[in-house]
Amino acid sequence: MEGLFKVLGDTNRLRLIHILTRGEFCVCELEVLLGLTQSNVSRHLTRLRQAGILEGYKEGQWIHYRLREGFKNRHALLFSYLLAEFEKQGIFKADQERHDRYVEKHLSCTYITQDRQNVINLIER
Amino acid sequence: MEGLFKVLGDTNRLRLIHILTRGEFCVCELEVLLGLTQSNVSRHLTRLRQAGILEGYKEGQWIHYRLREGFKNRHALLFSYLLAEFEKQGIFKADQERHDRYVEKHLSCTYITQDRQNVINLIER
DNA sequence: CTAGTATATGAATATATTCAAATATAATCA
DNA sequence: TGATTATATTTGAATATATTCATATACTAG
Repeated sequence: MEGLFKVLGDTNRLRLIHILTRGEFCVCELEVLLGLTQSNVSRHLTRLRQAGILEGYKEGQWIHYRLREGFKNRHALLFSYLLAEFEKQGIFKADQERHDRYVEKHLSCTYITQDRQNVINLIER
Repeated sequence: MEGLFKVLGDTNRLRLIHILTRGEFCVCELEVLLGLTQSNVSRHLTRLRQAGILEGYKEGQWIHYRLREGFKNRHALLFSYLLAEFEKQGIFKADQERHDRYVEKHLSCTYITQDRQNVINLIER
């Protein structure tokens, strides 16, 4: 319990969870969507995975991360609380909008590889 | 949100919240019930108060702490989650039993003042 | 007023957490 | 195979956190 709350006690990890409520993503997408360095995203993902919140599966050279159903079920009340707070709190709005533009413009890992800076420009308002 | 989870990410603070779901207590009672030092309890209470989880009111030389209704209402889902976890997780059981004996034997702040060691013996199994 | 009690706080210490930069590993492509 | 890409891990410096001891403050009882 202490451990779980410690993991949740970091804004970047909450932002990752929030984005992952919208689908599954590979690390390079999360870097771009949240504007964090690769090593930072990777380390937070590792902590979230160790806490049983996320899981990842490999597809070629990419690793896709998603929320674990087991976590949502085991901690259903907590998860509902998180969803409600994500809506209420402005901190998560900007990420949501960046993700909306990412989807709208049909961007993908491949685009990020080809021209990361352009993807970043496209998803910023 | 990060801040709230940070506050919840400590076993002793969770133990304090748990005990305070059973009523209101002054600092010296919390020391004895949880087996923590006075200064340690005081510091955790301060953090919990600053986070809006607890409130205290003075009665003579004692300060009584209790959970804030405002917190329970604003974070109802989270609070329900906490209550359910307190039941599930053995960590809180021992505190609960100590508190049961404390009530059963009609102990109080006054007894703690008069003979703290005896109260500690009486509530240990 | 004085002695004693309840609680809070300052200072010191031990431990944990953060981030970024560098490096390592594994997969793909040419 | 060698070069490139995606992700993970290590390292080290900076910061944060929990705990304790000693002391300060505020209250009470006598």
